[in-house]
Amino acid sequence: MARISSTDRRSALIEAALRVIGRDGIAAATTRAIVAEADMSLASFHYVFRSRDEMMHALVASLIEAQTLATLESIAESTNIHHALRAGLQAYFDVLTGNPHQEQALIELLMYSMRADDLADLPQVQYASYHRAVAHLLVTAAASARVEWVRPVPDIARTIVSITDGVTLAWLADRDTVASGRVLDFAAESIAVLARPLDPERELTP
Amino acid sequence: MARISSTDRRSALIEAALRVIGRDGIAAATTRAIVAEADMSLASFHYVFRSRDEMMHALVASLIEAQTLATLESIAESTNIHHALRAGLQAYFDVLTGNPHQEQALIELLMYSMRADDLADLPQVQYASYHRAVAHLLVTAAASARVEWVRPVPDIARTIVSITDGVTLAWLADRDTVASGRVLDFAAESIAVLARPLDPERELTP
DNA sequence: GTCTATAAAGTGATAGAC
DNA sequence: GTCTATCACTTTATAGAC
Repeated sequence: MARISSTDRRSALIEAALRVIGRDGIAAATTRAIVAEADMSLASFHYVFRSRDEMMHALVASLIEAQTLATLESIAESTNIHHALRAGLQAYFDVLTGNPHQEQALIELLMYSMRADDLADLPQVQYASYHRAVAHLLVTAAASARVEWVRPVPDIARTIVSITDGVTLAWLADRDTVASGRVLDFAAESIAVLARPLDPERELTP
Repeated sequence: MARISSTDRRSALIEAALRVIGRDGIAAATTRAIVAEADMSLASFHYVFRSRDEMMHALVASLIEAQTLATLESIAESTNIHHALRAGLQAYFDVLTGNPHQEQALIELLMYSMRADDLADLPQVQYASYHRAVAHLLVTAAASARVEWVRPVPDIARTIVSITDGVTLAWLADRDTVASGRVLDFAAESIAVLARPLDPERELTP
């Protein structure tokens, strides 16, 4: 086998592990399954990772860093805050329905992190990152639509993250896309109510 | 050891398994860990369960049956629909914060069921049960408060389940009780807007 | 650096004594 | 029925040849 740099091997193994977890679940992500997915020998695994736990730690850490929530970016484009919210939620939902295994893997890894002693603080970091990213999108969207939020932005951001998480769990369970869409409809409407126009006269000319 | 009936052993092992999963996670719920928790021998396990998978199946099935969502019962008592909703959500949240391990175990078992071939239909059954239970509570609460819902009750029920699930995941991650409470505040307010008084004059005398 | 081979521990499941 | 002892297998991790 060709010589591969240690860092390349690390990322190749992490990506392989994520694929295995997405396909077969975290319980099936044994070192053997991961090296088979990455087409490496078992010894190569332990050449770059001291243990399976160390690899899982690196996997969770890399996911947090990669989480840019780019799927919600479309929220910032519209001049109508309700439409912007609905479009942003739909963009996330499309990613979920298009790649359910990945979202399932993220939830399994989240639950795994909560159990692992040396990863116990990562869920908190992860959610702080989610909340911050959504809060930033809310501020951007409000500026585009020329509105202001009548509730603290962090509270609205947490609400949005909670709704997307809840919709995700329910959809993964019953795959009812239509019903999930109606929940997102209601969420967008309810949150749009929290936006007050900056130019009062605009309110009268919809 | 005294002779224990087969059915007693079954329930004792299922309860022990739930405790182990709550305490140490589903990955730690080996047959040995479970029989140790139940203070039985390994052979006793296989005397009442053909396999570990069969026990997990029985565990998930018993949880679905036991899920009466009794925690939300307080929703039905108030004559003010907003207060009733907020109290019901708080009742669920109190159960979560008082026993986080159990909710964590339920989510892990949900994700486990999604992966297991012969359990793949259980998540759908489980969520149908959740939605039906909450829908029933919504009807009861509306009758008590003398209001009617201006949206289909199943849609509102699914929204409530999604919100509680999302709040659960976020709270398990960062344990921010105050912020989670504000999400529940907003949820109760938003859903209360969907209730229209049956006696119009009552609206004018709050 | 990368491999094969194997060690050491843990797993689900079973046989057979009582 | 219940137990101890053990099988057959899988897992993580490592040793040592190349």
